[in-house]
Amino acid sequence: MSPIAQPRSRIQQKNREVILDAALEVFSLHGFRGATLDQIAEVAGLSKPNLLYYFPSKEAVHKVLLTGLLDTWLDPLRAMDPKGEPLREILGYVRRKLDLARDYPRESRLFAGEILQGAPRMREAIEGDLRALVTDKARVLIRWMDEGRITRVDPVHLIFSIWALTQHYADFDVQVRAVLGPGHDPFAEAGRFLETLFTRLLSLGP
Amino acid sequence: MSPIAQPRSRIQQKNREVILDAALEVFSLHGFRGATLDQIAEVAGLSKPNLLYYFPSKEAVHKVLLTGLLDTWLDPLRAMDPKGEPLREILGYVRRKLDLARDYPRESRLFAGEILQGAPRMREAIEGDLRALVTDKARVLIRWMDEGRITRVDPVHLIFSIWALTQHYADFDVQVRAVLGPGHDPFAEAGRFLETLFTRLLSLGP
DNA sequence: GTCTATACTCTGATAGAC
DNA sequence: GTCTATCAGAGTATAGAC
Repeated sequence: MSPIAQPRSRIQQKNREVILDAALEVFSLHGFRGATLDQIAEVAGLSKPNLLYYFPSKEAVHKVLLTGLLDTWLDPLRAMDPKGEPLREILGYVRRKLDLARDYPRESRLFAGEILQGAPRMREAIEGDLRALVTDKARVLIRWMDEGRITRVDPVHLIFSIWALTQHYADFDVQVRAVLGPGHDPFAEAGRFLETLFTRLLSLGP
Repeated sequence: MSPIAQPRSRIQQKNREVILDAALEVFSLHGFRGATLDQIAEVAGLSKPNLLYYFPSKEAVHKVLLTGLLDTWLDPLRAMDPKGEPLREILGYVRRKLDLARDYPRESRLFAGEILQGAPRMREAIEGDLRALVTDKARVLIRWMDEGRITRVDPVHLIFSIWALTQHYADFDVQVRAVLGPGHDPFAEAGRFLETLFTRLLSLGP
């Protein structure tokens, strides 16, 4: 309700970060209801009451994580330049999204778990910011198609396919590695595969 | 430990089914730890002790669900015929997998949640049956590529891409619908989009 | 087979000493 | 700022009446 008091000491800042990192670890593995403050406190190396000194409730910790997340998650799509060369821009987006999945798998799983459970704590953000950005970029894609610079496909489902294919490697990491077996670099292989896939999908035919 | 006593009365059989259906509902929404016996019992229309008369523990209910699941889940891939026409067989697989996601979204989400959490209760099944089937079908795909009947791409990642793209529409249903807005039929649109995608990916170029 | 009652543990959160 | 102690409620599971 009240504006957040920002002046925090170094130790406060540091502890908040430690807690959020621990919470990300635990929430991403067990979901909101499955996660416990005991676990989070243990991973953070703090006592449970001390954790609750920094955040008023379990819900509050979760909310801070989610709030910061969506923005980062949409950055790669935002960076798709309407003035650039279409195929190059789309492949660039795929590459950035895949890198994000590789470098921030816990964030990806936190997000996935939230959506999987019906997005009870993200509904507005999804129906607001997310939808607006997709609608905007879909318009760019349609223009490129109208100009005959890429194949005509459903632009929103094209974006869905990029999300699905990149996040799969973070969210289903266990399955991917179990099936591939040892001696593989899933993300490197995915990068090559996805470049081929989207190039063939979008390059104009003969 | 002991072989399961199979002779069950009609009412027992019926109640087991009611419980498993309720459990699927609740587990798929909240994950194993987030689900409670209270919720499951309520959805099933039974008392909690009565539920525990049919299953010895929460863990046991979850296990029965998962055990039955993987087999059903792999059926569409099993049905891909090595003797058929390659592109037709692959598109048929995509279609069957998408239909499964549309008709059994709860099962899809249960599976997704389990993998997301590191597959603590499915590890062996994934490293065993699942891996074996994928390896087998990958060999079929490679043969088709060797024979010059479809484009050469990484066969295992091709299978991954089918999983990712079809399950996305079940697992992220909330997000898909929020972005598309009203007046859309996500699965129908996905069917057309995916047919285009895999046809363009796999058809031999000029 | 089904219910009420209850044992016992875990979990989120608070009080108050230091 | 951090800790010990503790509470109230929810959670899994069992006992035992009917």
